[in-house]
Amino acid sequence: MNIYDIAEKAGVSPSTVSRVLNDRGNVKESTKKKVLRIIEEENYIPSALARNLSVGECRNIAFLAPDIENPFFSKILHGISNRASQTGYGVFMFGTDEEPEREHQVLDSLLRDKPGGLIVIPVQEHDRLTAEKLKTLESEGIPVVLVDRDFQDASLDGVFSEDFQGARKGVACLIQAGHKKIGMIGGPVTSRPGRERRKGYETALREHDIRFREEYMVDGNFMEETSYQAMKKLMELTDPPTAVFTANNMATLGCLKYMKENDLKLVRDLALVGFDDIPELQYTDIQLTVVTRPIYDMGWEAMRLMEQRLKDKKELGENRKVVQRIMVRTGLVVRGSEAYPIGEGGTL
Amino acid sequence: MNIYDIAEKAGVSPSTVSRVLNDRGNVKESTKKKVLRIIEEENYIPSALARNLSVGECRNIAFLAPDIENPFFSKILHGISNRASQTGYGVFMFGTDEEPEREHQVLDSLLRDKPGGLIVIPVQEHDRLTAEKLKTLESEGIPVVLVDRDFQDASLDGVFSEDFQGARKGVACLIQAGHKKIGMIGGPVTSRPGRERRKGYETALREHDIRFREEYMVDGNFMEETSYQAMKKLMELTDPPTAVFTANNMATLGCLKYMKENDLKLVRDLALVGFDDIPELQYTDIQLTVVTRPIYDMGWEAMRLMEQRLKDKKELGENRKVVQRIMVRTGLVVRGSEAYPIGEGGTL
DNA sequence: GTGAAAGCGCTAACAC
DNA sequence: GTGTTAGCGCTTTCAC
Repeated sequence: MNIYDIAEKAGVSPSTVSRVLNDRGNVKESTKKKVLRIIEEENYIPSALARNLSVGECRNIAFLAPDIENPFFSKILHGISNRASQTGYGVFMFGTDEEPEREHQVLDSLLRDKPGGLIVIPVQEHDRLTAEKLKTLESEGIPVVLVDRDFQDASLDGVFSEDFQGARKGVACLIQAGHKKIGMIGGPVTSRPGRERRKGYETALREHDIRFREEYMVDGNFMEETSYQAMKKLMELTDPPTAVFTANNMATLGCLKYMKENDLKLVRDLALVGFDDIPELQYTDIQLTVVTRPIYDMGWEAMRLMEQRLKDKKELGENRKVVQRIMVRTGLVVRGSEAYPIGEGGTL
Repeated sequence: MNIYDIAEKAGVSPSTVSRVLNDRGNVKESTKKKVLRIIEEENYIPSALARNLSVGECRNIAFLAPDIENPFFSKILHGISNRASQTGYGVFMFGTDEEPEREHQVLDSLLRDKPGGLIVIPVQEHDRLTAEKLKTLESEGIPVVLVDRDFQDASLDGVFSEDFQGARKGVACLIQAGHKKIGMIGGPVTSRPGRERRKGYETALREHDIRFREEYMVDGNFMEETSYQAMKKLMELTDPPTAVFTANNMATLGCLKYMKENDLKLVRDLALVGFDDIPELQYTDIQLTVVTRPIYDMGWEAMRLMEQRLKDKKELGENRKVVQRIMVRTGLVVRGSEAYPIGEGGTL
């Protein structure tokens, strides 16, 4: 069942059917009615595929994330997906499990599939192959929008959070609670969020005349296991910190794992403030003070940016003159885990 | 840059280029080399779109899930996505936020987009419109595979878990710990998992000569807030249970929320066994005994089933003679929360 | 072993 | 207002 069949049964030409379908051009009300009736009767559904090929644009965008199971990314996907379905886009999902090679593979497949656009959270900030492929995509007219993580000097549109301010707030909160020895389980310096959150940490210290101690800053690589190891390193120092600031949800979990295994009680033995909330914890003894941000909205905004670029491209051609970078604000939810340890010997 | 350009530069015909591209038919080694060289030089990438239109099949499958942010679904998506990317499929992601109308909308859009197949976790088991649309998809040659939740009498392929056995094991564990008054926060009876898990609960009771009490079975609808309310109902009974079995991860959270708010301590005041693990809790005071299942693998298997159906369709035509339903096993992880309350007055 | 040509299902100039 | 026609970029039969 195609547009010709419908045209024939309705006694009109395919172009008229097309006009009706797209609600474009002038069609007499009566013929429109008739065509619509036939379409209904025959249960005809036009092929999006053929339309895309013909019109040269496509209403799917691809979303590439490093870790599908991380709730942070699920929330972003949710935001993207909901906005997309409202505006009539489909979302192609790809995960790379944080492996650069898989990122390259996916990018290659996208070069073939030619989606309408790409929203991406790159595995690494510096990656020659990824850079090349992203550039190729853009040059093929496929807009690229970044979320959360930045990508080297490529001047790409993107949605980011105020990582610096967030971390600064989080650490300041610990300082105000009386802490002077504050460790940080950071993210990779090769990522924007990792870097900015470190800077926020350092700045907060400086602003309160607390000396930055090299050994208090360890890299958890945004992963649970690595952060667990980082935490171990931190707590085995001869003069361990009384508080820890974790750079993301996974780092927080790694930290909690270590504490659990070593019988360290929150507040009693160690204070903790994390970046990004972990909602499941709110019903437990781990009442975490956290830096929050509107994650769902980051996805939503990324999709909005994408639509805008798609629209601009259609209306103004390829001559994009501006790069849009959106920042979302961070907040602080204080639940008590920042308190100064009341201590009972042990590590303190 | 299209296949004609390449053909011209290579001094051959488009069909030869096509043959080279698809590694099909006989092409002289030397011309093949030449064509390949030009392709490389020109950085040519064939359009999957055009190919799909021409050949009438497509290597994307759609995945429709009711709640993108629920870790259960993320894990399934992860399994699907990883298998898909290995076998060269793309995954279209759609969420419905548990709203039947959105499910209908998505299904409509799929009818237009004609994906290669559909893997779906339906919102409701009985839904006339969804049933119709799924049937239409199948009749259009688009295979449908279910995951986790079943769909009325439609004889569709699917991957499910041994919900009955899982629940039975979970409840039996509570009974063995000494409980006789066991409540359940169940899922909707209109869903297979909801029904089966209830049956498992009832069976476990019967097998241990414990009378089933109507008031101990409340519906939490697989959602946190509803389960919270259900829990409230349960605990406000004049003779409240000493243990609760929750039908899914959200029900467990609702239950924990109530406990937190009402200062009920796990084990001390109430025992709890849940269906599906909540990994974040393992580093807290909530050491939950849970029924587990290989969720990632459920997604993986669903995709495998899908590929098989796609292959059968291609090789044998539409005459599918069997319906394949895969069951994954459930396990029990005992962590202590099933223990008989040592009590100190209060609710007990 | 290779090429010519029709066709997948739709859209968009252009003509009437 | 409506129809004719030539694509979109690929595959595939059928000749040669």
